[in-house]
Amino acid sequence: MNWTEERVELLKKLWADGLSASQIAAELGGGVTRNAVIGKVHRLGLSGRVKAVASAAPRPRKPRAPSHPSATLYRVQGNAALAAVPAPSAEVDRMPEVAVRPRLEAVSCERVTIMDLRECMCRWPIGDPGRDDFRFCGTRADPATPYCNYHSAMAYQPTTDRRRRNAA
DNA sequence: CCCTGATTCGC
DNA sequence: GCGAATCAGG
Repeated sequence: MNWTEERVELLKKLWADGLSASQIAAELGGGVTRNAVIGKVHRLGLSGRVKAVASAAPRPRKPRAPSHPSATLYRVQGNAALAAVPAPSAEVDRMPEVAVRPRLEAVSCERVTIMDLRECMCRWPIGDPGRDDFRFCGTRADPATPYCNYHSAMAYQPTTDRRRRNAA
């Protein structure tokens, strides 16, 4: 499909009406993609419909045309180790705001790795298993139970109670 | 992950 | 001129 008069006119109209590029592409049909629409819009010089661009911050030119696909595979996003702030487990995070819920850090000050975990220590997981900052609570626990008092209270919270709290 | 427009550049 | 690929955001 090529850009005939009518199609361009329709494009202009729809663009002026505020339709998105993908919507216009669907309207035009003929296998036109939203990229094609956007490209045409730019070439027609009618971009910047709603808000001014003003984003400034010129994107660094991408090292396009990767001769080798795998060349794009490695790109360092950041140093994970530097950002290794022990995050509370999603489980704990989802816990309702119990009135007695102390700051997790205060309770789980031990924070032991699985290597240092002993029989008498709380096995409450802290963080994301698979991350190297994954720890267990490690606070003293009754040898008969896997958790310390605090985490036992969490683990064995009555379902009715939990449901009621979560509903709120 | 869905979407948006913006940009680059091989064709 | 065209538009896929890719970008930066929402």
